[in-house]
Amino acid sequence: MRKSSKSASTYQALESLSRKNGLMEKSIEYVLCNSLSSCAKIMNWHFGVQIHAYTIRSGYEDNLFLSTTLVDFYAKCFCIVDVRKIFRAMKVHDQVSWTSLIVGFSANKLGKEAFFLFKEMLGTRIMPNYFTLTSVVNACVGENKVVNCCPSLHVHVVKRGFDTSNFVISSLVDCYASCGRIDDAVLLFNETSEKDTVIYNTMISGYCRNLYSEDALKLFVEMRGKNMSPTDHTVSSILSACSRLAVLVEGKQVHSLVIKMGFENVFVDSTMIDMYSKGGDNDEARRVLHQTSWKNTVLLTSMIMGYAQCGRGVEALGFFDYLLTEQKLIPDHVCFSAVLSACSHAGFIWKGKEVAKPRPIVAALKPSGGIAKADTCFHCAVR
DNA sequence: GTAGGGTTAG
Repeated sequence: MRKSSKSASTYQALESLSRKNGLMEKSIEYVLCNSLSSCAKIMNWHFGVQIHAYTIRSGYEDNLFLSTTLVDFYAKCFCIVDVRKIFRAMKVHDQVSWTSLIVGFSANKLGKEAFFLFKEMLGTRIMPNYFTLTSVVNACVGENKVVNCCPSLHVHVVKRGFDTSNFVISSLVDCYASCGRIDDAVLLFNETSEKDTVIYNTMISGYCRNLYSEDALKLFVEMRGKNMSPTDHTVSSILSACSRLAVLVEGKQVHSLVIKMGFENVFVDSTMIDMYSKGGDNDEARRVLHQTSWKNTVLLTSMIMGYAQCGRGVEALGFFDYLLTEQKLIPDHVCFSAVLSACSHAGFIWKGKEVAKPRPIVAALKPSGGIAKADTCFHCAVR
């Protein structure tokens, strides 16, 4: 545990608060639990570890509520080693602590491990509830290397009677679709009687993910026919489908809907720019980019791709320069691919060679949203 | 009065 003056003062403040107010033992537990939970939400590791230290010193180490909150806290701060340590040191577990552990591993992108922890849980006397099942199914989204994880979890969902919970079902639809089992996802979606907006969104995104763009559009029409209001999730997926199909007319209709509904979201703007770029309307894509307050690598890569595909290499490279020098973003592999494609289409061989030349990363550059790893990323300045 | 769960971008 690292020490800092700020953390030490937190610890002293806790002791002083406890003494001054003469807090009852039960009240201290509540205070510690709530404080830890707040630290987890804002990912304040420094305050959280001091509360942890105070918990140990005050003899609350074996408190189930506090230990569970600690599991959640360390998971949200991406300290997975501590998550494991806290959980294994607990003398008693319950459904909530097991679920928190599974959620923690899932949030740390350890879906496969979360699945095996669920299997371990089944070997205990504590049975999963629908929170647990939603969490483990959600952890397995995209984990197609875990053989038959979706059907295996589906069996548990049905066996325990949670197949009426939309939370569980939407996760399962997403899990099937993300593992490439689109037919199973559709089957489950069709079997669900009370479909809400999230389940529709999940199925639409599942179709998009598996490149069934027309089916995504059809489902969107069905959703609208049922007077269900689309959300920012819906329009992001639909714009992505329009982009893949290069259907500008339909895309513009969705754009009107976005304005009418007042969506202000980076995903919506990103898919909108991509839709106009792939549809060949670079000027409209530029207008959307100009209006949006988000300027990240994904948005700018779409602009670069759009100009690249119609052979406007100068504009494409101009956006790459803007990304590097003005926005100080880190280009990732998709961005480099777009820039090289622009160089290729425009015949800028020497510039392409310059872009491909690796140079050490500049410390001041902002990360591109966790896509590129800093130690493997290179940048070059195209002037 | 304290802990855990679903859908979106290049």
